[in-house]
Amino acid sequence: MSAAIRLLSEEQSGYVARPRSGKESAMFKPVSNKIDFPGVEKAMQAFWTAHDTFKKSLALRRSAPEFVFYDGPPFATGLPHYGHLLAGTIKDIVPRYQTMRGHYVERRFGWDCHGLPIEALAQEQLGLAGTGAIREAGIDTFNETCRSLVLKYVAEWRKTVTRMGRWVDFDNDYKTMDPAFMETIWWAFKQLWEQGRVYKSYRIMPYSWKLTTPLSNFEAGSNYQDVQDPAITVRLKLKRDDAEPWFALIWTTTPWTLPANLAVCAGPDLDYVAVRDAKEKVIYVLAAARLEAIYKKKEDYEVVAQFKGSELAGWKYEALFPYLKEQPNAFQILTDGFVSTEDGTGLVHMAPAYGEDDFRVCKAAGIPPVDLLDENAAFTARVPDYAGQFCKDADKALIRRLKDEKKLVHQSTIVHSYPFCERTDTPLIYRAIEAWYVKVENMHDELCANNAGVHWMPQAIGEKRFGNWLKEAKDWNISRNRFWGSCLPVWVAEGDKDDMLCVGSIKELEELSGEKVTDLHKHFVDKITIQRNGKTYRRTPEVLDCWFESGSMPYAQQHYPFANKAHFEKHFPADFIAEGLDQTRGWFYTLMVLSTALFKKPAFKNVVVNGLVLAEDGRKMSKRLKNYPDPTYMLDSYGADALRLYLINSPVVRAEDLRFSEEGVKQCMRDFLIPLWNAYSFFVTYANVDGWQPEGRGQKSEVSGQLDKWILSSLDRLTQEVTAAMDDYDLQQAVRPFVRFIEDLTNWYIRRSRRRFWKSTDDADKAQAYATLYEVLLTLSKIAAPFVPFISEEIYRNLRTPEMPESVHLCDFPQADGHRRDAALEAQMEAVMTVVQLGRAIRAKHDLKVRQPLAAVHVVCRDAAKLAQLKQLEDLIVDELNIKTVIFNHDETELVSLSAKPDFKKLGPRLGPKVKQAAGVIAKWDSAKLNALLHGEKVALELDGQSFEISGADLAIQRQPKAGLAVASEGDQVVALETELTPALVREGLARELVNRIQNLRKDADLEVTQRIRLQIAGDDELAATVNEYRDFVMAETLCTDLALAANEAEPCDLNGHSTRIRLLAAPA
RNA sequence: GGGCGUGUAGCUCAGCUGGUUAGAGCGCGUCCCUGAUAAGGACGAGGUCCCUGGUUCGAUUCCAGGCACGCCCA
Repeated sequence: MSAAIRLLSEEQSGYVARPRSGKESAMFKPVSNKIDFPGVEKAMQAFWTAHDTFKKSLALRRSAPEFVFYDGPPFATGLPHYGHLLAGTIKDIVPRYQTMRGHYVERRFGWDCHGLPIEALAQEQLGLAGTGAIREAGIDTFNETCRSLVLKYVAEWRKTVTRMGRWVDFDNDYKTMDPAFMETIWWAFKQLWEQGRVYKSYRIMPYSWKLTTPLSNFEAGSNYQDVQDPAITVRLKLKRDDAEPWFALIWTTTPWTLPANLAVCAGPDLDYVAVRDAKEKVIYVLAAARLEAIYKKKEDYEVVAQFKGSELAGWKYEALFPYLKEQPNAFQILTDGFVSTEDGTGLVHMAPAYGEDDFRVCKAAGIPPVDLLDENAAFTARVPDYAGQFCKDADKALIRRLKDEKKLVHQSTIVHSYPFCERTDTPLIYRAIEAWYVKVENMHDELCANNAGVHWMPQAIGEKRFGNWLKEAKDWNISRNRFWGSCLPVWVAEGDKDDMLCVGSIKELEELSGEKVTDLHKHFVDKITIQRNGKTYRRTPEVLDCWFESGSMPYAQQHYPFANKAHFEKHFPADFIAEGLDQTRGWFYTLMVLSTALFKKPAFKNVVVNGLVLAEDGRKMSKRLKNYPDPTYMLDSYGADALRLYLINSPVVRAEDLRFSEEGVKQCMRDFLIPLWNAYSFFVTYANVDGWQPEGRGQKSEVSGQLDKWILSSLDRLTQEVTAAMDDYDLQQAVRPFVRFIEDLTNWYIRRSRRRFWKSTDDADKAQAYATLYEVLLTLSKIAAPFVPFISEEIYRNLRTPEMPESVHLCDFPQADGHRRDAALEAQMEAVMTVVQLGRAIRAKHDLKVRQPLAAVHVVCRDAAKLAQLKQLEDLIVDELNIKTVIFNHDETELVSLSAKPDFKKLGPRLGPKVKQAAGVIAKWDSAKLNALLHGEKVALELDGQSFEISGADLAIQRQPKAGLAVASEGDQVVALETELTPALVREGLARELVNRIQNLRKDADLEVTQRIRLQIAGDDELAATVNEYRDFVMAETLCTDLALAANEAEPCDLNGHSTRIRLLAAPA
């Protein structure tokens, strides 16, 4: 067991470079290639806490240009799930990146404290079923319970958010229930009030007559019951001049709403008919699709006319009841798309006070709602015949009366599911409730103009989804008939509903009321009345939609304009926000509406929209179904870096759905974290062995080796790609290039350089390899820091020299100036990689393992320049393919046969429809002809009497390796191997096999890389001869000080068919 | 019902302004390599690019209509 290699022991958390046993010059903390990511992360977290690194990163940029970030406040009513972790990761990566790019990025955490989620929790805790129960228990008790519950999950959130590596200020957070925050809400409201944007209207809401209170839709949904209701068809006399009377047929399951009928609605595109009723001898109008439901037999009616619904518009009818005869615009047929023919008659009875569609359609036609019920849902004196009677109880009497007046056409009952009050089990009534609105419909142009200046990621959300929404934005209902929230700061005069006072600050309320104001919640401010000009003003009872508060956070978190005026103006709008797709109509919208109304500006310049995180089965994550792994488990098993990477490297950062999979997280570790760690561990291990130390800053020696230049060029490309993607807020594109780079680094640069690190006798070359890899890893840790803050910190902390910042997060992001980019070198290296890949493929096909040296490889390419480039890097090919010589040639004719087809992109436009015919001709051309073409000859192609001149550039050349040869090709590169084995080559192969076996034995014995060994080897004559011939080589490769050909008792092993015993003994150092 | 998005290998996803052999990783099979070992490489099998029409010499890509799923709204 290598004693030096233990990563996470307590005594090492101080990061003192400890010399390894006997190696006083060791510079870096020893690193194992075994790694426990969660363990490293916890150590880093402890380091950040101990050294206040987050605060330092802020202090460092204190006077730098600001990058403004707003945090969208979550409800602290449950534990964070993957959606929160995702949003949190995005909200961490961008500010970290911008900080490293030299900006000061303030990050305050925000909490959404008000609203139904909290109220629901409080109701549960207090055992209160509805608003009535809340009132009975006392709003003060209820609200104080809400207040205490808000903070219940704060600690848990803080723990998880911190564990994910997110740096955000929890101490200087903002809460929507802070008095300062709430006072700004009043200011904002009053701004809108003074702009004339606030108005009162009606909204159809579920109403519990037993509790005498409206409920939220949410509450109404919790108690559906199957009930039997009357279902009646009624005829309305149309005002026409025909000899026969015409009637419109309407259908309803709530007869008690008929006295409030003010209109009838038809579907404009539906087909309607007028039929003569055989029994009644009158004309009925109804939807054609409903004929069969109304009439059982064909002979019961006769169609006399047909209409489109749109033709019915404006037809007048006689009011069914006398109570509302004088209503303006009433008693006519309107049209609207909501009408269906699933039930009823296709003509919908409209009582605008009792139905959402009714209200909307009538409003558009200038018909105001008339509510005939009192607060107990009994008829008022406006309906003298039924005054005082509970509306539903009046159904029977109403039906009888309609029957008597010959207005009832059909009567039955229906069983349907109907919402009930969860507290009292009484049926709810949908009715018009007064509500407060903000006028948005006259702001469309401004909203769209402001949105046009916002950079959305992905773009389509801003243009389409959000843009369309803004174009058709409806007035915003901002009042809620609830308790725990910011209050509408409006006081209404008793007895004069139109005399209202809007209060815009605490001071204003104190002056108006003469009372000290300490808290702006309902249970405080409702007790405050205002006496003025002999009138008493009381606060309107509603609270504000909590979206009003989150939308106001840019100024409310600063208590603007009561404080921080200059600060706010400097921090508005935000440079960056991020939230989920579901916020399109939520936070994004309210931010935009309020900032447009108040400041004529958008509230944010850049926004990243993330999609939903679904369970692996494609369904929503469900605690009940347990169809996803617990976040804590994921963090404990794989760590935050892996989880962050997985979430970011997916389309979910572009508003698409992500099916969360544990395998995916593992994959991210394999593709990125493990190879990165291995590269780092490789470097540290050998640097310590060699006692290599980084030189001081600014003493970088000029790099001359091609391989070194190449990896540095690749590193520059990585920097450029990441920077470009991050500046575009495309996080997925920013992460993707890492995988390619890591692949290049580990599978090419390090593999090809390995011997330079541990066997090279050329000290300059070795030093250059160390310097290069050191710089690559150090720079890479900085580029990766925003994305994987833990592992990059661990790597950086070990590699840094004392004069460098103590944390990678205090560093500048690497410059993307590309001064070391060398595109030609990158292409050159790619060509070499292709040659090597082809060579390996040939070896595999001919069953020639790479350890078996071969005499020669032919590298053929007709492009002389490319061939010369390949020749420059001959050493790499020799080494990688284990070949004695490389023969470069530009004549491929002996190795491959050529065939061709048109380069459609070139010939398509020229030949048009004839390109297919040309393809047929070209396919028949042989190698000789194509060869001539490639040498610049031109051929005239006759097609339907037309002649086209074809050159080599117009063709796509395909190469077929000739049969019987060890040849492979890709593009214009052709590679051939000489596969004949000479006895000398076979012996060399055997020697390498022997070395390999010994290395494995070293490894099995857990020897340190520098441990010297002694060897006893026994085998046949051939093996003995090989050992003697390659003695020096074998000893050097395996750090052997004494190699004896001697019988021994080791387990025999097979080396290329030679049974061999190898005994390995540790030698003194 | 409306708006928007998504639909490509068993799975997760790339695929730029249209170009004829549609890619990667995982998984699967065969083989190889290994002092990078929670690895690595090569090769192979696996696709009606959701469907139907249209535009075009040519459509996974553009257009229209439909289907499925998701989000928001009604």
